[in-house]
Amino acid sequence: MLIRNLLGERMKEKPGDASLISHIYLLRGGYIRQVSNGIYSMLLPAKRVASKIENIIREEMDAIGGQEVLFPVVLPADLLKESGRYDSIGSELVRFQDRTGHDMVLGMTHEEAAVHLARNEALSYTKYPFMIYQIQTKFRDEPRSRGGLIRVREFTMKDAYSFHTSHDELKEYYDRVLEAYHRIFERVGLSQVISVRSDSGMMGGDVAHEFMLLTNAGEDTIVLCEKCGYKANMEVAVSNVPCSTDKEQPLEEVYTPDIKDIDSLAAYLNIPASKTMKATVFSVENSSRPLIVFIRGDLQVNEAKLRKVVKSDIAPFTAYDATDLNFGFIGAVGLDKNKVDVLFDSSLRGENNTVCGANKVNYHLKGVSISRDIKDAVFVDVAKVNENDLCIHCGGKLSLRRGIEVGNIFQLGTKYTESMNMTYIDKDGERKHPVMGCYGIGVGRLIGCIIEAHHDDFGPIWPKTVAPWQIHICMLNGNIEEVNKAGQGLYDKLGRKFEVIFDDRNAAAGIQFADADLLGVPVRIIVSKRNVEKGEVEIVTRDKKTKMAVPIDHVESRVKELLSE
RNA sequence: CGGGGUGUAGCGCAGCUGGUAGCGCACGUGGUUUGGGACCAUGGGGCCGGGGGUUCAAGUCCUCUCACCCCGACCA
Repeated sequence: MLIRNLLGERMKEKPGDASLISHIYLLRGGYIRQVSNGIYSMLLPAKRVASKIENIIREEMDAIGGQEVLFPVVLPADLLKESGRYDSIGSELVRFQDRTGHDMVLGMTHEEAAVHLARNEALSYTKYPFMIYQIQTKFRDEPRSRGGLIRVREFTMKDAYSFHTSHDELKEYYDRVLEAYHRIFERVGLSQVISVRSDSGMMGGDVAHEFMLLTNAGEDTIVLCEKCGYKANMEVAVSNVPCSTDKEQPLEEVYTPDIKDIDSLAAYLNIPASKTMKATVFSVENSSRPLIVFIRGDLQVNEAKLRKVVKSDIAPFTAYDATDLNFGFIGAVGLDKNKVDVLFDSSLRGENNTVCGANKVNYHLKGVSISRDIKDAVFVDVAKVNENDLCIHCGGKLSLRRGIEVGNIFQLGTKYTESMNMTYIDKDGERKHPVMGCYGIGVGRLIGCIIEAHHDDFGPIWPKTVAPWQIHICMLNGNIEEVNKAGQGLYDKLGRKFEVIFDDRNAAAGIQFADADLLGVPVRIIVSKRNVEKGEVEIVTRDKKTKMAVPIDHVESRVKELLSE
């Protein structure tokens, strides 16, 4: 490839609407151009990186017995109605009608298509287990896309679906996929990706892992225990909060004028926030009664966990006029259970001598003991984990880190095979529902993540396995005949064995080098007057760790060495 | 969906209390240069996001709208 013909102008200045480093370099390097919010065109360099990533994924999927298939982008709504997701998924699912008025959707994930295909092809246990996968465009109308390729609406994803005749077999295969995923991330240069337990969200199912790249550019919060290795997404993370050892005290109503939040309450009574009880009020979908969650004053409610507990959607309560609750003074003692639902976070279990609202404006209750004063308390774990909380497995201190999700795997069970009535005839002649797993990796997001993990002040430093080209030839002084001959000669020769991009423009060295840095190709060969005069060229690596003068005749073998290191 | 911000040349920006739209980079041409974004000369490029209004006159003021970015809600 000649740079002079390469479409995608490299830019000196940072584009105004990019803030993530990967986004900036993808734009400045001429990799991508935005078409709409969360929708991008890819130019050749990005397309080449994407293809390399896809090929690595393909090899690893094939190595664990995957069969590559291709599902359609457009699916009939009927298919999603079978599984129930046509109604359960929100507005991120693009719905439309075709010419004849049939409801259609754009595929955002392909469980239904996979079951639709497999249920007519895998009628006997003898076909099992099997895994089918595709590398395909997905569309999700994200409420908030951002960060270049990190979070988009249209993207390429590898999604895989495995089918099994038992849960044990699924678990075994799930572990194989987990290992294959770690190999994939290692091969694309992201060996630091970790797998964490995660919420199965809209996918349903029990066990799920996310693969996270830890980086400040991340949008998820990960809880880690340095001591025992416990790691989980914030959405499901648990921690130990030690209960206080206070003795029981008599109940006492105290006057707390205009004290409506925990901080001022703690300050007013001169007690730590952990010795108070916070009332957090939610409205629950399909329920007319407010849900009050009591939690220790220094903790926060994790809405994702709460959502799981109540098994429906929840939102902070805002219909203040529709209730006679005394906001700011809501307490656990004496609430009318016919008007509200009440839950207690497990942080309050066994708590003595704490303070909560008195359900009366300007009054709180002191000396509350949960076991004594509150009958039939229902305890659930809905607290957000905080930095330095204690690990529930080993007692070590937990830390919080930001991460980007680059892949995920789920043990789905029979959610889809039952709802979509997929069966096979087992050995014993019985008709049974297969057990299913599904496994995803975002290709475009990986491109962004690789840059987040591998760059310097000048541009991306692509790992050799995914670099858009292997060799970048900069020809300075190309107007001099001998130099031009040497440059062209190398390009022709190396081009037979390697992927080479050649800068034969009559551009200043600074321009050529800056462009080369932005393209991030691992091995750079500089052909110039002062080298060629000595019968040499200079070879440098993009990471700037290697720099050497090499006789022109030896270039090929040196390059080969560098690329195989 | 809430909060904040920005829309002027391909990119980055300036344009004040209204008076014929500018700068840098990039691009074309000619020349001088040539190891980290060179220099001289010259040229092309604009529905000032869009509609409506105020005014003799609107990039500028008012109003509605659209798009994009960031934060939050949400989210394989």
